[in-house]
Amino acid sequence: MPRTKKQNADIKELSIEKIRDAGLKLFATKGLAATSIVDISELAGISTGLMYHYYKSKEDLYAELVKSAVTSANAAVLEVAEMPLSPMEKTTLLAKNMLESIEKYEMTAYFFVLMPQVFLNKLIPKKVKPFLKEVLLPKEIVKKIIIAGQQTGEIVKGNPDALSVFFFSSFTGLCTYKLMMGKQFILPSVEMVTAMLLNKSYK
Amino acid sequence: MPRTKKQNADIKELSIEKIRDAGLKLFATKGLAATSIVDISELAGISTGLMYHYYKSKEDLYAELVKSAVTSANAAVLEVAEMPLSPMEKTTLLAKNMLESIEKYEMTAYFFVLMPQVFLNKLIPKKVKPFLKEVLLPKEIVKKIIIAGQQTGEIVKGNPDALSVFFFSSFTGLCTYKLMMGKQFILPSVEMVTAMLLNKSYK
Amino acid sequence: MPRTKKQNADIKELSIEKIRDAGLKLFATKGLAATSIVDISELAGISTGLMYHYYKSKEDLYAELVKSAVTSANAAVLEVAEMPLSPMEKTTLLAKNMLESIEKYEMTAYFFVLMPQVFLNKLIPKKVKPFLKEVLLPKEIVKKIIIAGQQTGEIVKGNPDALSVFFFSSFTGLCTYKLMMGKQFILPSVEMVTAMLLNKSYK
Amino acid sequence: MPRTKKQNADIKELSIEKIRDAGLKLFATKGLAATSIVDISELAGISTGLMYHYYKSKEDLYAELVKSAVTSANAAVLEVAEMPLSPMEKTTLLAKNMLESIEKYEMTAYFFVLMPQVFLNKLIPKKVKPFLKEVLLPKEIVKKIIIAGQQTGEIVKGNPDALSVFFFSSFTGLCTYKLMMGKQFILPSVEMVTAMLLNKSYK
DNA sequence: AATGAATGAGTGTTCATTCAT
DNA sequence: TATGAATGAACACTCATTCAT
Repeated sequence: MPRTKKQNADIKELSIEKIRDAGLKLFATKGLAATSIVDISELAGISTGLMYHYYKSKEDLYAELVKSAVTSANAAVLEVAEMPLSPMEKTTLLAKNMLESIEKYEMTAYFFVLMPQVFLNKLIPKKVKPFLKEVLLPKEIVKKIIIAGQQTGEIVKGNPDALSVFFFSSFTGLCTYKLMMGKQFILPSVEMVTAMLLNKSYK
Repeated sequence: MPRTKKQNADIKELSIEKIRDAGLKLFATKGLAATSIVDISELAGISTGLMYHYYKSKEDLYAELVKSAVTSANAAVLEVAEMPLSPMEKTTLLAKNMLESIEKYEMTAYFFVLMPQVFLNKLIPKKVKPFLKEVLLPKEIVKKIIIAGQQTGEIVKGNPDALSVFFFSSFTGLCTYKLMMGKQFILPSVEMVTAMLLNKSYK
Repeated sequence: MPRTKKQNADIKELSIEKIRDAGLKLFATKGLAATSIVDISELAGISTGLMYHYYKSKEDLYAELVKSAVTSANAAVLEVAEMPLSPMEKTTLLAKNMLESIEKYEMTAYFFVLMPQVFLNKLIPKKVKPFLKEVLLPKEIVKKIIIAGQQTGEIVKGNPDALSVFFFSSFTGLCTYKLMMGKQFILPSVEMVTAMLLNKSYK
Repeated sequence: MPRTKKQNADIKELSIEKIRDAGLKLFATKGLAATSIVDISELAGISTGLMYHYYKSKEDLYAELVKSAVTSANAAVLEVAEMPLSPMEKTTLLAKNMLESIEKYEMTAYFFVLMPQVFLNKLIPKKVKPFLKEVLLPKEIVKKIIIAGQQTGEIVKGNPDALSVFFFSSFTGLCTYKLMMGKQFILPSVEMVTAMLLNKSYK
């Protein structure tokens, strides 16, 4: 008896998810070049041939994962930025959300580490290039929050670009160390990561 | 008549330095696997064969660069830690030195980015393994400074492990962004990077 | 639908046999170092990559072929040695079998020439080392037959070790010349090769 | 003070001899391909550059050694063949000389093993080809002695080509085993190696 | 949907040979 | 005469991708 349409769709869905999970883990930790198709298919528990039913190439899978990472990161930042909150509250909420995500979801650290690789790797697959600009979008959004906060006095003085980059880069560094240290890693508190931005003497 | 000993030594020295510089840049940005011997020899301006006069393998070169990175990073941190300064002064000096090094020497960012890779790459060349422990040494040293500072009140309260990791990881993140953004990158000030540790209301 | 298990096994079997045949011919005549993977795959009519599906390395294939050669040579000698025959009859049968095999099967000469190479090559692949001792096993078996024959008077007097080595080495030499001379080669008769051992004046 | 002509000539002579000795040992045991210039120059105790002062290439050295081997082997056989002796005496003397040489001079075994390689290696350096015919010359000379001996009854009946090839190939086999077994090797006696040819019932 | 045998271009590495001195 | 740094072509081996079933 052949499978029903529904069954096939479910199987397909499941296989794709297994491939994406395996790919993300391996790409983030080992990089595009050091991750082989065999690695991915073995971790996903499927054959190499099946990988090519769902993804045209290794770089295709890579591009899709990068796209996801960028898109969801941007959405998360935008969501907070558009809330009717003060700069200080936005900053704190953003930090809280990111730390929670890093703590709860294993994949978050992988996403954070994966993104800079896209830039560092000079031989970026063409499909990934359209996302290059978007990677720096959150930095721009936070920069606006910082400028607003500096005007109200909630946020420390200083070059807003430098502050924004430092704020984001510290999360990247954090995720790098999380992957590096495994269970030994201890996440900083919201206060710790926002201390660089918030003006202690405000009000 | 052959070249004199001195001449040969100089030629050798020069070639090795060219190889090391090229290797560090490429390994840090592209990773071990994505960096080919041809990449290195082209950037160094030598033949592929010459690499193998001085290094037994690609991984051997990688291991030596990692060793250098770890050793010099540790030395720099230890030097400051052993000075007769208060915890606050040590923290500030450390941050100042690191930011200056990142700004002045192109290679510093490469070193910082190279180190975590050693952990992320699961297939670590055996020769690199002895340095794994040492990578986390600076974190331990800074942890002691933090604990001392918390007792004097110079440094903010909170888990010293978390603070120390966050302090270091933020430099890693910074260097990652520096390599990523190139000339667009703006270095934060010493105040910005020490804000996470220093107790503003002290004295 | 994938190929059936049986189909895959058959395809695999065939490829392996083609690789083994090509490898044996080339290793025996040219040696391990002078035989390239391209040589083997071209003679076998397959791609270079396929070799590595079935053998981990060139030396792995070499080791397997040596193992086969040693094992089958030893089995052939042991079989005759254990028959309920007189020393003279054993000697004659052994010579007859070996000459027939050399004449009938092209591969026999290759096997004979391959075996000593294992010793001559100082850089013996580690996998081959376990077979080193076994290569001299036939010599020991024939030595026993010779000693028995000397007691009954069927076999000539003299150092049994020297006689045994000479008997075996003469086959190695013969096979070397067969490969060397090709169609010009004329095989000696059983009488010729046993003359060195059999006592003409017996009975 | 520069060296005198005589001194230079002596130095040259010595270097060439060291190269030839090293080359012969290595080529005979490891084969042309597996022997590297570095191997040879290290064993000879000179630099690789110096090798190229005396020999245009690795194959050149190989060719010269093969030429020497063939020439001296042929001379030795011819010398005996032209003596005023009976076929039986010639056979015995030849065997005696060869066994003595194998026993006394380490290089003899290397020469014997080197010669067939020239044939087996399909990619023979062009310079060696002229000697291919000469390698089989001794076989032809011995064939004539055998035919003469068969007419007088001193030598056993049978195809003279087969007998001659077997006689020579047995020495090749012997030398192969000598190199293989090292100190364990026991040389057969003159009687043993001539038994295959001499007619026991003669006279 | 699914497998894994097969391919061949690309990579790491070796080594004969050259050449400045 | 003598050295060894340097080159680059050739080789062992890997791996993304295809394809018969």
